[in-house]
Amino acid sequence: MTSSLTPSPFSEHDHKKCVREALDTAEHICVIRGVQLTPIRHKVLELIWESHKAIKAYDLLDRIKPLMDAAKPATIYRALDFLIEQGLIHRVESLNAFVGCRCSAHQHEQLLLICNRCHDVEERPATKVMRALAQEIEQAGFIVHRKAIEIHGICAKCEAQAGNPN
Amino acid sequence: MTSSLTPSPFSEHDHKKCVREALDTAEHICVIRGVQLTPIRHKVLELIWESHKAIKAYDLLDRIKPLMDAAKPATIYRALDFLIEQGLIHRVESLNAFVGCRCSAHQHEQLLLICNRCHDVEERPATKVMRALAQEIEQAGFIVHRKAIEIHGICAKCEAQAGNPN
DNA sequence: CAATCATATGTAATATTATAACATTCTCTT
DNA sequence: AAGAGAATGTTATAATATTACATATGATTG
Ligand SMILES: [Zn+2]
Ligand SMILES: [Zn+2]
Ligand SMILES: [Zn+2]
Ligand SMILES: [Zn+2]
Repeated sequence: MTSSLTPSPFSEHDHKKCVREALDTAEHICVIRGVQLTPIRHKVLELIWESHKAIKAYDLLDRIKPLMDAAKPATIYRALDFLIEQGLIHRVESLNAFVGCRCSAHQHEQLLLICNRCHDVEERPATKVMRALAQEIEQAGFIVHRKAIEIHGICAKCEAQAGNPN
Repeated sequence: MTSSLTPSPFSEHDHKKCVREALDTAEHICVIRGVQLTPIRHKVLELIWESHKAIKAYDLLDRIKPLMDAAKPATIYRALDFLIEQGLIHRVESLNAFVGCRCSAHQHEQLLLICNRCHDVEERPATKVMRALAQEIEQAGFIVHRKAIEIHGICAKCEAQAGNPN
């Protein structure tokens, strides 16, 4: 019954490649834009990319403290502000947490699928949804600044495991 | 008074009617469901409905304290939990704030248009968006528990005022 | 070079948002 | 009247986020 479903991209993959690509892209983007991906900002981005889960600001702080004794909340929040501004990460509003952006390069709108079991966050372009949304918003005479589309539930991988636990 | 042309549904309307209807509906729903819309919960709902803006928990607390000296954060958060559970209000994730639900009766999915200028929150059924979204999510093999679709920007009313200031 | 400016970071304090834990009271049923 | 479950009172604390001011750093320029 579920054989035709698109599998979650995170089920089995070379995550080191994710990280490498994300950091390479980030470095490239920052050079192009003439903004500084400083060591702190780079490290925070790297920590965020350790997984596809959304990570909380104070968890980042805990992770960075051993490396940077001076780190304080402001250290983290400033880095996060920068990374968000540059579109390198997303803030997950419904979790007060942060996740790497997989498509910083192409700047499209994002829909986030957030798994309540494994906590991975999958970002999807969802062009049809975005089109319908644009139409709806247009109809309302509303001018968009920012969209947050966050869907909570159970991802395909976790559902498969639940139905077929190894 | 109420004479200029403004398209937003909240621009000119009998807000007392909004409140009356919301409270009536809430009372009715709670009776039907056999749950208790206690005085505290009722008051919190009433305060939330004072406007179409999203209101913060601690602002509610400030507003309710003169009436209930014993009120503490837990007082408010418990009432909010109840109201959300019953679908009588929405939590606006991107604001950490709460807004009355205009359609508690029919339980459909909601899209929130949040004006950054006047701070009113407009709830729209957006059935086309929801249909496209359901399709997208189905394709991803994802099982939905909860959706948060929050669009920030400038509402039609504020845009009209900006283009045509008195 | 010195002066200036913009950017980034250090540091301390505090503000804001939310929950935990346990006691007490209320309401309904028996 | 007793007991159970729901709701509230009360205190404390956790978790999230911002402000303000000081310092450093590098680029620009008079
Ligand atoms: Zn990966
Ligand atoms: Zn999962
Ligand atoms: Zn109204
Ligand atoms: Zn507005």
